Amino acid sequence: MKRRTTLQDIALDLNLTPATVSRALNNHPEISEKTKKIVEETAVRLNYNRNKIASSLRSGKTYVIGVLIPTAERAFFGSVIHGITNLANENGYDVIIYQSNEKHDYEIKGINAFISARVDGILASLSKDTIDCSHFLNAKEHDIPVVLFDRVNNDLDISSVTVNDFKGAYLATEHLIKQGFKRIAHIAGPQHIKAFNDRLKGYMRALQAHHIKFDPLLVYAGDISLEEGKAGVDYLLNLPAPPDAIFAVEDFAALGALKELKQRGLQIPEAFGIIGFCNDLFGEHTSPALSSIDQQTVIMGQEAFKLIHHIIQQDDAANFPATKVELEPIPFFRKSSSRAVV
Amino acid sequence: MKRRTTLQDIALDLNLTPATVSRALNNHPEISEKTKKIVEETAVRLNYNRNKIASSLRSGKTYVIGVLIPTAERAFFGSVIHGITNLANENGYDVIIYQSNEKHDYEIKGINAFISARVDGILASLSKDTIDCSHFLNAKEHDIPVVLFDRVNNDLDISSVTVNDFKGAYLATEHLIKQGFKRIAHIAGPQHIKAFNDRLKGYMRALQAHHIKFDPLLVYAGDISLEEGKAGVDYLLNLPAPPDAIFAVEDFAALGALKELKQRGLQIPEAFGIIGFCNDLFGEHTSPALSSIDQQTVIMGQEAFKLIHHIIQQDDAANFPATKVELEPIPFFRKSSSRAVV
DNA sequence: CTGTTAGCGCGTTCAG
DNA sequence: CTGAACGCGCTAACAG
Repeated sequence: MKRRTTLQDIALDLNLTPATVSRALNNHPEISEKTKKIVEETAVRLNYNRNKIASSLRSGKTYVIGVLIPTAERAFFGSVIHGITNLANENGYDVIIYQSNEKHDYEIKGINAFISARVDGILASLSKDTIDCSHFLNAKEHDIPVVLFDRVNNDLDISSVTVNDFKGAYLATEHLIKQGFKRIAHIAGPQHIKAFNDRLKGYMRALQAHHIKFDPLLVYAGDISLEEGKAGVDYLLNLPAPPDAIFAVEDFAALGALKELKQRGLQIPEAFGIIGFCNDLFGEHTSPALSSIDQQTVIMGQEAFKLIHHIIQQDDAANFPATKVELEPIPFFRKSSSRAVV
Repeated sequence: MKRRTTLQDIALDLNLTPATVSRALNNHPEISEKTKKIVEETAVRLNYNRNKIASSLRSGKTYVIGVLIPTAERAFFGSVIHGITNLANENGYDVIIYQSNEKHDYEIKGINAFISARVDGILASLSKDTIDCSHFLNAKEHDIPVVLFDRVNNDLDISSVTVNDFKGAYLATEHLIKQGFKRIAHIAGPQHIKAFNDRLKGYMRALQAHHIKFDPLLVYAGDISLEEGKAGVDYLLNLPAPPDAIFAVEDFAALGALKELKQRGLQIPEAFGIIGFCNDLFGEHTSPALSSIDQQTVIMGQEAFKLIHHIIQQDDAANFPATKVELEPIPFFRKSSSRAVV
């Protein structure tokens, strides 16, 4: 097939005009049922498929959402994409993916690619590298609304969908306290990322609420990786007064800590408690099973799409007042932190 | 900003024509360096960003690749997407994602969405539900080349990128034999999927090569899920002559089997060996660590993009002769199958 | 209910 | 080296 069939072809075949055929296929109310029927039949017969490009150029709407994530390799983002994409497709939107690979430069390139593609909206989760966020303002200038998810930035007046990180951290820490752990440490993430900062704050507040003095020595400035989890344990166990439990900022860090603790022969959870954050898939299958705080990833994706979809439908969508959606963190207390229960 | 700046705006600003500006920005050889420079400066000054939609409509090329996967929730596909997307973006292509959710109907919808979006090429992994593949021929009729990866179909004369599943299965089974296991079972996947069928064949061939009689009772017709792994163990251990090792078609099935075996108090690997396929991320962290066969997922994604990119550049790309790329399976023998080693 | 006209923004002729 | 003119395929506005 050399030339793809167009509205023109259908119109000629039926002695109609392209405009009428267009309206018929778009189920326009002012077209007779009879015409619609015959047009649809002919479209199928000629294997017609609407040229979305031409349609977008004319109408100014692409029905495309750009999704910018740090990396598709992390289960967390795969899961969010799953939520976004399914809902988007159901609503007639295509989803284009761009990865920042945790680099600020790539993030800018991604946003520019989205602007160039004239996406109707952008969903993004910031890279660890990102401090300056002016590229998102550039999207706004190009009239494209943005919704951030998970890794957000509060300086910007941009809509967002997050889990309540503060509360999640509070619940995790409180759980360790209630399980009888006495000196609870925290392996923290980069503090310029709001989510990670909130988790530190939640940890501190839980200690305070239970009249435990906060000891800054018990906070290890780590990152979301296996290695930093191990390094965190190494640091903490060498303290004059080492902890007997750890709340880690994220599951990979928690896993690293778990492995390191096991290797050092510490009994978990009898001698040492550990809980992570994210409820990554593997947590259920480690031994002992890793406690964690679930972030409702699929729902986060769905909510992000719902929000951007809502915003798109406003006039002057890019300047729609910032809306913050916050999801409940769901604790999964498994064996790694549970002395009482199994 | 109400109206986005166009070539026209730049042209007016510089007393040039849109044609010249277009050529300057596309680095056309017949444009003077001086003009190029001033045009580029003005483009930046006016915050110009090329309208890819208009460009695509005119040129007939979208620089978009459509990627169809069963679900982004599986680490395997997340990893492949990672490979595809990074390479695609580096080469100036956008990637649009569609999930079949393992349903034939959604797969068709996805292909139609891709045709409508006039993607330059399609990368796809078949849903478990898919037997009839005529929708891929439809893509061909619309002049869009297709490359399948991992879950392919040999009936169709379509290019593909896969791992050598036969060899991987052979290596896995042989490893169990060499570790001294005597009755080796197989938890199989749906046999209409070529990859899973090849794994069964590889398993059988390895037995044959080592003069072990194939016993059909030792093949459990399962699926790639935790539940089917457990069910497989349940079936196999109730046989009159139960096995002492399992090669599972995939890691989740292997994990299910592992859990069920542990729950029944069997010592792994001393009393029972187990190995999976896929080398999913969690395998390294179970206890005992799960042996598996790595499919080189990121490289698979990269190779898939390279292949489609190559094909796109041919004339009559859609009818380019089918090319099959096969990657080497890489064994990761961990504790779950290794009596000798730790 | 349907036809006519026009134009979205770009790239590609063909001239000069 | 640059300008003028056209058209990719579709839809919106205005007629009738």
